[in-house]
Amino acid sequence: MKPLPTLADVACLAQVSTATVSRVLNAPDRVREETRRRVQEAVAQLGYTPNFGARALASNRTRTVGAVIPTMENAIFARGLQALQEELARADVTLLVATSNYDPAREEAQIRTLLGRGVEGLVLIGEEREAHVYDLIRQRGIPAVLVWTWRADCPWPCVGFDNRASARSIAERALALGHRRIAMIAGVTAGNDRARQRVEGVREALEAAGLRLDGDLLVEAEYSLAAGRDAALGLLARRPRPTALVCGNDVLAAGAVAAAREAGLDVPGDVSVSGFDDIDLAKVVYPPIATVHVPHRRMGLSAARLLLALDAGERRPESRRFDTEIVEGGSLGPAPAER
Amino acid sequence: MKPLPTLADVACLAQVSTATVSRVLNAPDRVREETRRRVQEAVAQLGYTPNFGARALASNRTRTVGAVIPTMENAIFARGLQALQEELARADVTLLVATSNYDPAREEAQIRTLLGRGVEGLVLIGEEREAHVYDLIRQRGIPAVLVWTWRADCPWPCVGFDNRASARSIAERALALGHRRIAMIAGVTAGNDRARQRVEGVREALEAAGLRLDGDLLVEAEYSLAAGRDAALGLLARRPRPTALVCGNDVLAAGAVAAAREAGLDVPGDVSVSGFDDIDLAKVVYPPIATVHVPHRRMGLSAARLLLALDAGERRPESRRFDTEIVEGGSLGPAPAER
DNA sequence: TTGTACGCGTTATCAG
DNA sequence: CTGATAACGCGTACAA
Repeated sequence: MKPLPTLADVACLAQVSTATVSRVLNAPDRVREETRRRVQEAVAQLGYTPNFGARALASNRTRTVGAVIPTMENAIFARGLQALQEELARADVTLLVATSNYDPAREEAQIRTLLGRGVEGLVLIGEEREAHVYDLIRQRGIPAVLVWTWRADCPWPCVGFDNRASARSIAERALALGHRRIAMIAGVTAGNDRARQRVEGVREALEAAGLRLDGDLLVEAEYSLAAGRDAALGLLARRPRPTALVCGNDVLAAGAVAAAREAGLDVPGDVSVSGFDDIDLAKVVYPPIATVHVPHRRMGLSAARLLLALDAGERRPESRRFDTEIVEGGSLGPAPAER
Repeated sequence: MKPLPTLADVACLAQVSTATVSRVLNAPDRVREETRRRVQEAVAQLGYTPNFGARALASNRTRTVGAVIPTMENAIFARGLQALQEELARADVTLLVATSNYDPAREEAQIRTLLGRGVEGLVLIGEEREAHVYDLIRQRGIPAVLVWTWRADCPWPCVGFDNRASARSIAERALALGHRRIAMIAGVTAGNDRARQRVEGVREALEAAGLRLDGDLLVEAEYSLAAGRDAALGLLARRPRPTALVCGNDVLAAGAVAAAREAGLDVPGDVSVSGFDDIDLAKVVYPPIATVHVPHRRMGLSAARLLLALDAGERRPESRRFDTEIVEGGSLGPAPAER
């Protein structure tokens, strides 16, 4: 393990001081052209890469932001993350990604790690977390943006949408199609405000129509095809059978469609299914899943811009609320006639 | 932006020297219990988090490894990455993830960035990259593991499988089912050895059966449903029409199934489709896609273990070759009878 | 068991 | 335009 070349090595080879090498790297204009070229040559020859830690220590800046997402295992957060990263990279900022596995304690630990690494901004999913975590961030004085959620009087800047309203609207769509026995397969709501708000939205819509979303017709399932399938099989065995399964996300919906097929039921002839998130999966399943389109990439982009604006000293940049829209799909059709 | 608490602040509050605080953090046993408690209290009270850069600078260790993957936008690498991360976390090692967008230059830049951040190990996808990139890594003296690929005399440790052999075997399956007009939708092969090897594997199988995979029946498509669909529409318009579309990955295959449906063709009655990678998508499409199962999580786990072993000083840990297996699926059926 | 003091690689200040 | 040199926060001999 031979020692890496340092600024001093480069300086030595190029016959200049370390200060000059540093300038060539950080403010090339302030160095005479010939000197600059000599230094750049030395850099290339030695394969020199600046030591990030030392640089951070000396300059007290890292040009790094961190994001903590629940999981990388599904495409849900990937698109937005990619957009976030691209936009940050444009401003020469590095994104550090950490995962929490939907575990609040793990999320906190990851936030601590990121803070220790000197991130100058944080992107977090959703709003629900313990007060002391927010205290920690506030104490560090670094900006944080909450994505995938939006609430009028949220004390932190949000870049997201109203999960409750969006869920309500797709449930209303099912009602408008004549469905009355509507069940819901929700994501796990513990520690997950988005999942809970979606349940609330669906419940609101049903109650406005004089229906109830009671325990029997509401099940939670973890984020996987298999869990969605199992939950759907359970619900489809109820009598009277629900005519529509409103799902908390597209993965659960895809599992539900598979379950219906397994049970010998036609979608949407016998039972309708709806999803949420509009990931690629929704278009591939047959019939295509009716879902709620969420502006993944625009959220990522917007979060990046907001963070960069905050970094540039802007005082109170606005939260950004996006609209969602229902994506029609063959999986959601009229309720079957009573027999 | 108030300054973060430092070791010195903690030491001051706890009435000890900075050395003692450092010891409490790194070797608690070497400190008297009462002192330790006082220090820990001070740490908690100040919300102190060690400065990562300074620590790295002083100790010359980071307990960090980096991975560069083509993209996070699809689930392909996510599962393996998650496993990699989990296993590394178990050893208290942090994983830094960067993306290259399938661009060799960008991959090199990301590798440089990671090296600058002091990663003590590298996980890279595939084997194909310019020699000077390997020189760079070798010069740094840090271990690197190549995943998603395997070759007998690869100079770097690999954790993967033989893409060519696996592709050959699924093509042979199509041949065994009587297909003779077989077309392939490959991933983009430029700079992507996995994609190229899969093409080679299919070509081998066809040639062994006296068939050819010529320009007309081989198209490349970028990694997306839409690209797979478009490519398939083009191939299905050929006369005589291919009876089987062998695809370089499941996303392309899903696009191909959608294209067939659009063209009014039955899968597998009129045309068979096969995929590669066995991501969740393959099971959700109807009919389910016959594909090649790749041990995503086991590769991630294995890469982590290999890296940790190398870090622990093991000299030449073995490459690890995994077997793949064909996953049956309704999308691949007997060739239609000649009319 | 604890403290002192130096060095890690870089940036930034201040002279030249 | 360039060069000395003092921080930056932490780990670690070495000394007490």
